Amino acid sequence: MRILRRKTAQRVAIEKVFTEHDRPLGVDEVLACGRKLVDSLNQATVYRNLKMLIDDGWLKRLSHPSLGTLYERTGKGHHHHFHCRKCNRAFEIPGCALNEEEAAPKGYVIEDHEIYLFGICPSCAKVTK
Amino acid sequence: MRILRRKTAQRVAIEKVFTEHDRPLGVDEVLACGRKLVDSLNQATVYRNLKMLIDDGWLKRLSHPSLGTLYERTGKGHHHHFHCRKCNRAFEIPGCALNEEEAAPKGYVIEDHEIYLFGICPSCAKVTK
DNA sequence: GTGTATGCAAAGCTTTTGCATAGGT
DNA sequence: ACCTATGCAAAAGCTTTGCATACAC
Repeated sequence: MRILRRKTAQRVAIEKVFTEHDRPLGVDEVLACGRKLVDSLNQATVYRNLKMLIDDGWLKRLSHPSLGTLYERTGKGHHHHFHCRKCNRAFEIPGCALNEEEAAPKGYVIEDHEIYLFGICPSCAKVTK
Repeated sequence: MRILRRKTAQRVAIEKVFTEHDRPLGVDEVLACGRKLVDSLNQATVYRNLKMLIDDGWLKRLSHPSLGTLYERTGKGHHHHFHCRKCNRAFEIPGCALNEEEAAPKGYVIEDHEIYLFGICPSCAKVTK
């Protein structure tokens, strides 16, 4: 059932944007950066490609509580997200400090989880000090 | 700087919807249930009141990764959310199994966090078995 | 050559806003 | 009476979709 994907300049550009910026990105960022590589790049094409890449398992969509819909590369192992309230960016945080067995009362079957941390990132924390 | 709030039938209805349903609700649910109490209730009024209630600290907005924007009562203590993939509802899970000190590498200042659990809720789990 | 992907524009949603009026105080 | 809150409708995001054309294979 694998769908044939044609290797278009647009998708190559979109993939490159993700591999270059190693953090979750919004549609607007993907579009803006992608246009530097393929200047005809259209918003609808970005949306369509993001969906294809999700279907292919290359990207993952996430709903950030304050940045809205973001997309990030898959295959990076279990990790979570940190949102800096100063610079307003999302960071990936490796590892997981959640005790999944204790996370919900008996009866709930936990299959998966997402954690969003909020605060100040290292570079903003330096500036503040 | 406290803004004077008038006690309108619409807001009373919206508050009642939240106190009766003890779980996070979406705008559509608030509108539908609210109309049973005040049938002239308008969508714009719901949005405006949700915002007021958030400003007053009575409600909290949350971005659920798969249910979209939800609103819930504040003042219930620290808790997180469970999304049932069977019945597609959000539940509040009391307590917290996150070790906040180990949640991010050094340098990150964690002020706050949100956890979303995904799986099957107790009542759906029973049916499945 | 065949059929998928693109660009453009229009349409769907969700959420916000302008404005005249209703209604709380 | 004053002035906030409401209802209605229009507008402003964000995302999807239809259609003719471009282009990957």
